[in-house]
Amino acid sequence: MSEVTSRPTLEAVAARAGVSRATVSRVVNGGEGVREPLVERVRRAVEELGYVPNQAARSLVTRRHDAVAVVIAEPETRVFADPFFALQLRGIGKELTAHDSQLVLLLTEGRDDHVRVGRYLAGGHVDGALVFSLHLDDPLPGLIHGAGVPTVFGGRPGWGDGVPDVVYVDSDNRGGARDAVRHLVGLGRTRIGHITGPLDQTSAVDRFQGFRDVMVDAGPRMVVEGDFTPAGGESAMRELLDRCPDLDAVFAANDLSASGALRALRERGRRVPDDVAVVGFDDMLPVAEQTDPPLTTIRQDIEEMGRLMARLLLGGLEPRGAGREATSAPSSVVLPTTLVRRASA
Amino acid sequence: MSEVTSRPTLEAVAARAGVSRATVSRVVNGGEGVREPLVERVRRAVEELGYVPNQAARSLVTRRHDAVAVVIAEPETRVFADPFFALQLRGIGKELTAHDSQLVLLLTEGRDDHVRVGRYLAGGHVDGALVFSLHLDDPLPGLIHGAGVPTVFGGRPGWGDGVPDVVYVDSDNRGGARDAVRHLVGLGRTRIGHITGPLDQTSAVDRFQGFRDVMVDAGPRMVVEGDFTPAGGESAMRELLDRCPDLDAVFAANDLSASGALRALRERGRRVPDDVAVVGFDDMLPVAEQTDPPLTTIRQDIEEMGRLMARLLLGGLEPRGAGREATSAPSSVVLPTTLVRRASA
DNA sequence: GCGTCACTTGAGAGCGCTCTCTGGAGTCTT
DNA sequence: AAGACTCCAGAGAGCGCTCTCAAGTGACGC
Repeated sequence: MSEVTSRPTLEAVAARAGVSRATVSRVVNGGEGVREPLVERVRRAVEELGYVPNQAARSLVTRRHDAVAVVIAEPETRVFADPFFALQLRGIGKELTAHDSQLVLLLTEGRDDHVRVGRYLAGGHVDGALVFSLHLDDPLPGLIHGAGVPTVFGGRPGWGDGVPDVVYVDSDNRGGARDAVRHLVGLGRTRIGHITGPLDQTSAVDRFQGFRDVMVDAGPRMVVEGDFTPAGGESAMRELLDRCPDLDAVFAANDLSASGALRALRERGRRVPDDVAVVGFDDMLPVAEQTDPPLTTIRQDIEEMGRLMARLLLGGLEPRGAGREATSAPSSVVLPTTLVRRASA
Repeated sequence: MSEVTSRPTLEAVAARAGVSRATVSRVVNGGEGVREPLVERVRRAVEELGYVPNQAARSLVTRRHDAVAVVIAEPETRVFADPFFALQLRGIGKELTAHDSQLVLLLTEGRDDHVRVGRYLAGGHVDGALVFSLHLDDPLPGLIHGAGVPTVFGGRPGWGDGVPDVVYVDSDNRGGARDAVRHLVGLGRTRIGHITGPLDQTSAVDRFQGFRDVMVDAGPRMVVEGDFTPAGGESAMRELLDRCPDLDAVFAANDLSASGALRALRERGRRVPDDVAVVGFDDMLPVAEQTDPPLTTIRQDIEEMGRLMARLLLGGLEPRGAGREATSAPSSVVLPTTLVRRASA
């Protein structure tokens, strides 16, 4: 039974330092209310034994886990083909680390996974959840919201616009889109088309909305639904050119479809930006910088979004830092976007 | 004190089913050795109460956590600009899910994080670790390996070639590079240059090695060190052209640098593939398919790498499925690569 | 018909930790 | 200098679960 070297326990540290378990616990958790010489002795014992608290035992009594679930509900591989989540995870990771919390990643695809994730969250294994779901009809966010776990959403969830306690962090998709289109207008363009994203995603809907805000009387002829992919952008662009050969600008809902649009324009002999100006969205670097010409686009601070999500969640979690103002329920945040001007418009 | 509805415990289920805690526990953990009618009664009670086992309590006694840490040690943002990790995570996630394990993501940058991660792993919060580290001089893998946690590495770690119990999963970088260069040779090219990756990464070293395997007498003139970025590829390409103006092919160590190389070639008026054929590595889709011309490259099955890493780790973990052959220590796996032919070579 | 044995079930200890409660010093007040 | 008070440290009760061990129940063989 004497396995490998088993981990030292609080008991062991206490024995070595010649104090009680309770005292060691106090020191390990901040050392409040323990006199200096003892603190020192305990610290040394911890050091010498290489003591690390057993999180399981701790959670058992505190009911806190210092862990947050990140749920990425994405049936499509597409999303994994862009650095979006990686950046967001990085932001989340940084913030959680700063709060000594762990990041439990739950990747889902398909219905079965919903059940699994629902169980997991409802099982109280984590202190809260950060949920990414891009589709309007995704049942997952609702499920999670119903599970009673503190949650912050990444991107505006399609439902729950009215639901009071839904908290999310999103880019200003609508405002960014307006900026993009206004930029084209400022360039003197008047026949401006729009390649949307899949309209079952709020980001695509919001960007479309922004387009409309500026182009109030653009007819439906000037809008083609794309799917956020280069191929989709390419065929959408062809369609737009067929419908409106004298089109002089295009706002594509993301960089990937913009890159496809560029290809279609080249194929049809249109010069960019001379004949047709193009603006994308995302500022997805490996794409936006590599296209020919490089893409003018709308940048969003993705890492910051992640960081903010974590901050919101953790902030809402701790009534520990009590005495503060009545920690009002956190509310959603919409981050600003900026236009990045390159050669395409 | 009567908080919200507190979670039902084993005790509660036992009471409701009219059996002992032990019996409920047995049923919940598979139901071996419990008579059918009782199993049924317990199942119903679990269902009715919505009982979910408390993982913390369970871990406390079993010393298992059903959780695996994924450590991504990457100081550079570059890596986050490609879908590499996302895909690998996906593979890992799938495999872990199939084993009812959770994925705890640890993102590190800088020395401080090493300490933190080391503590965490040594703290026995997880059953094992999957570690990605691309740099030869990274101390982290050594630390982790020293921490005594079962570990599988993603990519061949730079040290420890001789260390017997280091297990890793890698692509056949060297073989893939050979294929790439042989393809160029097969095309009748003879003056073939190589843009390497940063040579402090094993993948770059191995690819370079593969290049040399085929071009045994290529002089050092034909090799320029790049850094896996488009900009690096671009300047490396210029350098190559300066040194060897009649060069007729280039093998770039990854797609990103290949895309930079294409740009330099275009700028110098070389036609691809007519004047200079180009092969990349990675088959990073948003890049490889978008370049002009689309890139011939070496594909690796990244998701499969992830899946395999998880499988190796979990396989080495469970002596539960005892009675099997003496679960020999898992050994490293090198996955094959394939040449994807597009227009650039 | 009685001992033996396989098979179920329950009782209870204990995983490592936190946290309340209590007692013992020391400090301050008057 | 005595009582009131503050502060610090230890004792001990669990948190919810697993798992060993003992007890109970029949089935079976001789």
